[in-house]
Amino acid sequence: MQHAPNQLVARDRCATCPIRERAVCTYSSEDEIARLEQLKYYRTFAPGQEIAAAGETTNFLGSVVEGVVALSKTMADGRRQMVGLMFPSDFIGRPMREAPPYDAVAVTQVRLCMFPRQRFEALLLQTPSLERRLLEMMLDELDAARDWMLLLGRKTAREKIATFLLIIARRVALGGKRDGVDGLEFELPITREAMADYLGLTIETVSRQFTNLRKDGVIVLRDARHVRIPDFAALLDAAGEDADGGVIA
Amino acid sequence: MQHAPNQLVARDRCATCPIRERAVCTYSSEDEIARLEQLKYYRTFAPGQEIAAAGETTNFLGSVVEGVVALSKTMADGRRQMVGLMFPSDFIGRPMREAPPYDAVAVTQVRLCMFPRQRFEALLLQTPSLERRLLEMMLDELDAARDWMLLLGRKTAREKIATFLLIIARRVALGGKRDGVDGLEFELPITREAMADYLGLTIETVSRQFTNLRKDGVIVLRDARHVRIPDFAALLDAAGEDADGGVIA
DNA sequence: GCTTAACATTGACCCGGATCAAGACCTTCT
DNA sequence: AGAAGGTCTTGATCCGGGTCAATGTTAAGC
Repeated sequence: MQHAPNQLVARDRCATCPIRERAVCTYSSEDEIARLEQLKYYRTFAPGQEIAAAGETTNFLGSVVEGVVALSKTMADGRRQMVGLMFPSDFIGRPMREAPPYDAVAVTQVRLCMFPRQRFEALLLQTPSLERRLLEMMLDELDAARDWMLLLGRKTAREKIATFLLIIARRVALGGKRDGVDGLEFELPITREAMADYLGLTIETVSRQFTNLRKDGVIVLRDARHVRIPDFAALLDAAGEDADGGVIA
Repeated sequence: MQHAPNQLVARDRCATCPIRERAVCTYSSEDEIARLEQLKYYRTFAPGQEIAAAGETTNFLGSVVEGVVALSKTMADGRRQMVGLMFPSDFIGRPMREAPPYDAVAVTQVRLCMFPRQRFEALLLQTPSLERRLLEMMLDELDAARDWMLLLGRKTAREKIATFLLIIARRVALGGKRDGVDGLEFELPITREAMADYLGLTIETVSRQFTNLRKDGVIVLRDARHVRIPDFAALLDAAGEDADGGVIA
């Protein structure tokens, strides 16, 4: 880190915040932002570091500014299922409840814009613009969770991998790092193990399906973490999506 | 039906509404209720009847008053996954979006308290108490969806069935129909096929696991639709839950 | 350079749940 | 009563993905 934790630098001001237009504060007015600015603080987490633990009182809520956070549930015998993958602007934490029902772990280097839980919840009650945006975001997450239920319950391993790649591809495209005309290339933010946890598979099956998709020409692997999509339609097809998905193409 | 659709009867008044204390209107004041009362209308649906279709503009939102509604997604080739099972007081519809991303179908005879979508959304913007309750309900649904992701991704067929029975048992217990000390008995609100869609299984596997649980004494079947739980702890165990779940026991 | 450890791939084999097929049970209709 | 159709159960077989095990790859540390 290049500066003391509480020292303000340019990127710490909400006005220049990279997620100002998409995070929970999107609809907040100038003076609402001012109030949030008093409350907020930043913290960074190293890859693998725990951000919050299931069932344990958590005294903050906040937004992902940089990096990727995994939410997951673990059964008594160790079986684990990831239930959310949070990217910049996503909101972390369970308002109106002391403890989250899942673990939150930093997958990459993560930077969080955090608020003390109780004070944020109090502010929420007085600030309809915050509440509205939060409702909107939770509705989107609920939709995403339901898409994921379809994937977990009904898709084949191959379709699961393809769908995952689609989601990452779209995230990347939104992030503006769009490549040349002839294909989208991006880095996978998570390990094979994390993918397996996310997709309800084992590491081995994940690996095998990567190999299959590569052999079939749906993806090109520069190395294990760098994927290129030469033909987006082929990926859509492999994912078992009705070819609605012009989101990028 | 015993009365004309728009004729007010006792059960149509919000004050005596069976879900007044749990639905989206829970936090609404007397005059907010009055406004809702002007907007609302009731409709009943027969088992199997479609309430809303994925991707099609839907001009209402509302609460389940009686009966059970299934939300599900279907892939192009017919594979189907249920993504929600809605009971009385649950909220149906996707605020802030024209069309829902899933189908909604009446599973039993259903009675809905409905609001015209646009007028409800307008009211929502002016009524923090509605918005707060809706946020709370969506957060709960998100938690439930994530529990379901764990089930779909990691549980065995036997655990899936046991978990489903647990959920129904808890719903029933909340509904107050608690039985004698030596066991809880209830009626399954949905067919084997709907269970299969919910649990990411086939009908045959559902049927076989019912048989297994019966042979193991975890459940007693009066007939295919009536289940008795002689030993709640055994069911908890079969569901693979950490024995937290004192919710009933 | 070598060692170590995390991450990833590949192969051999197995098993849980899907598929295919038959039949039982229960309403409702004629 | 008999027929018809929906629902559920059971059996035989198959296969996708899990499990177990070995090997390859990469980067960090000494």
